[in-house]
Amino acid sequence: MSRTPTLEDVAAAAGVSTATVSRCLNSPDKVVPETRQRVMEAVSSLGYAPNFSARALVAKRTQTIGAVIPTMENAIFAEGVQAFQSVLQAEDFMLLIASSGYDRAAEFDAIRTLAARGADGVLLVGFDRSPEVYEFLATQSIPAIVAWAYDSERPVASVGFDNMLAMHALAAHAIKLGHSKVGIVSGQQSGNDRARDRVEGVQLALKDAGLRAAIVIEAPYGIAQGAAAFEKLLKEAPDTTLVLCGNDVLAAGAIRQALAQGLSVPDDVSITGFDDLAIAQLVEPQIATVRVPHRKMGEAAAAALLECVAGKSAESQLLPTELCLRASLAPPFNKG
Amino acid sequence: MSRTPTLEDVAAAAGVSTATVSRCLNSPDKVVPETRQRVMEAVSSLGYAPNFSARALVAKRTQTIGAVIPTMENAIFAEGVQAFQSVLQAEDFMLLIASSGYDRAAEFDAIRTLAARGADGVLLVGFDRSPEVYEFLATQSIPAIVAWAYDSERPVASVGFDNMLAMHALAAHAIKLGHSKVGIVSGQQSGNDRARDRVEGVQLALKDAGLRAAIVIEAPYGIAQGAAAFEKLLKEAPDTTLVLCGNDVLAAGAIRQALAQGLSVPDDVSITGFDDLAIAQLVEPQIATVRVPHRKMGEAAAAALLECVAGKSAESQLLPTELCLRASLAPPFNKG
DNA sequence: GGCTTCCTTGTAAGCGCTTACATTCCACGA
DNA sequence: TCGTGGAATGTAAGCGCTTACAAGGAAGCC
Repeated sequence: MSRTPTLEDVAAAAGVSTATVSRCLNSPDKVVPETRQRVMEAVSSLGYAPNFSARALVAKRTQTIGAVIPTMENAIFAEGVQAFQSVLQAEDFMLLIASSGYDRAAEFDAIRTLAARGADGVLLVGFDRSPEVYEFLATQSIPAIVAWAYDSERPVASVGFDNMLAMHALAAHAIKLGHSKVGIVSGQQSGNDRARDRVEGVQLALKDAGLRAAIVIEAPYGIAQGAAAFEKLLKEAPDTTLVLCGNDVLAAGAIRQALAQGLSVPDDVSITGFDDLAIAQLVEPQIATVRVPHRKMGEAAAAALLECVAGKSAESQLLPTELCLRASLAPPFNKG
Repeated sequence: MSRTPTLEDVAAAAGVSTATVSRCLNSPDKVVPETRQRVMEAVSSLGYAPNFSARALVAKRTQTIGAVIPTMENAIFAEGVQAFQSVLQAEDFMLLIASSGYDRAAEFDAIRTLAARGADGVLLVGFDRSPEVYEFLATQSIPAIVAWAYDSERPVASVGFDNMLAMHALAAHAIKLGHSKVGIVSGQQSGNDRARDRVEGVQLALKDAGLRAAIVIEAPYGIAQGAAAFEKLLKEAPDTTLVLCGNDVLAAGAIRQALAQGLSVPDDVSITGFDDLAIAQLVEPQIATVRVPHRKMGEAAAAALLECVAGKSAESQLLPTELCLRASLAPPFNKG
């Protein structure tokens, strides 16, 4: 008896047919209690566990959800995915993880793989991908949900926030404080609509106020990268009084670089972030930023996706963001 | 033609048998080039993708690896898992993620689930779990590998570092600087051998130096929790000159609390961390800590596990850690 | 008492794939 | 010319499970 027990072994041990065993496991109420008990005893005495592949093959459901994330090194994704996964686990689904590294082709590959593996649904980050991907998903009739972005117009349901509006609000507030020489340190925009939307939010706020567009420097995710981008920005436009960063990590780097250059934050230059990670309150000065409910978003995305998988239709859901005004942002002071 | 194409459809389209199609896909050299081409054309024109469940059912391999992680909210796991996953993805394996929330029963459940799903191997964090778990894995002949800890004596292969030794080194260094009133802010030790080993490393260093054991305060992972633990520690032992924290996040919290209490770091009290996360260099003063190669560890763990899955035996691997001496640690100054 | 009805259980047909084994076909040598 | 070996392909038997359908039996009704 070295091989793992099968349904048939259990059936034999309990003196019933395989159908009855299967019923005990899947819809216990269809089996009379005595029989059920006998079967369950056989199950546990044999240490039987159903073979998932076989079950998936016939049931055409894998109880598996796929997620394609740029990278979990980014804390916002790690947090969101954790929340997403917790909900899934509670509902007896498992999470199959793939990472795209912000690369669209890699993302499509990952999605294909997930589909071939019979994922019952997939979690995607942002909208920015070729239409083929959405067609592919539709063809395979795999429900998908987009998180970390929101757009009620899109055919695919999304759970997230409006990056453009959130950043617009932050920029508008800063402009009201008196800033007019504005720079942006953005995350890489290619294949990343979140980053683009944030930049656009700033530019729009500037336009609204009749100010000239901001210089944009792109930087990969990272503190050192934020610092380098800040340095470059100030070299190009030394009179900048406000640097809006695409996320808190870049902002932390920018602040460090500013201090290293002997600039005072916020007296010489104000610097803001996005996400409200823990570091926003750890660095000195604390980073003015936009709070995003990553955890709540992960949970909501999971709930919505499970709805879709269950055949119901899920609606897009806009989560609120919140301005966190902190010391790194103040009216322009030394310059003018 | 709404249902997804099967092997049989491809076979019909190409005018061959299903066996030939299967061979084209799995061992192309067993099929004559012309036939192969005809088959491949049929494959792509139909958009055929093999059904993974069916393949897994007969092949008894799922090309899937499971990982049970306490939580991805902790950056060290997020980073390590990301590296682990990248290697897997490159080798055409997928990662099935489960989280235990530091709970042993939950972890065992997750492992069972992973096993039922036919994971070809599993990644575990630390050694601290009931022997039954290891027996279970052995019974199911599922190779496992332990990461974030190292012990060459254990039957299960591990890839990681020696938490005890690493912390011992840091503590010994601090003691050499003159500290003798030592406190520890530890992560929760129950079911977490990494935390326990780190505490033990400190106590051992103190004992080696003939000093009395340190007070230990436990705290959940988090900045606020680190702050609270620090406050409690200083209330219990106000003459403490050195607080060794179980990780950088707790240390960041401790530093914040210390400053809030009007204490100077490191003049009044030295504070250290563990992991060398990015925040260690962001807070002021920068945190003296132990650098751990999380990324390298994730990669090495993946490589080792894939070896096991391929039937070879993997050896445990000890990764080096490195002391990062920074401003938060200095000789005791104000107190005696 | 016989018939209907409902409930419990069994029978067996696949799900889509891999692979051992059988078959076919061709080139070659005697 | 025919026999032979080997390469290419086909045939078909499952892998372990779910489920439509069939069968059997007890209970309720006239």
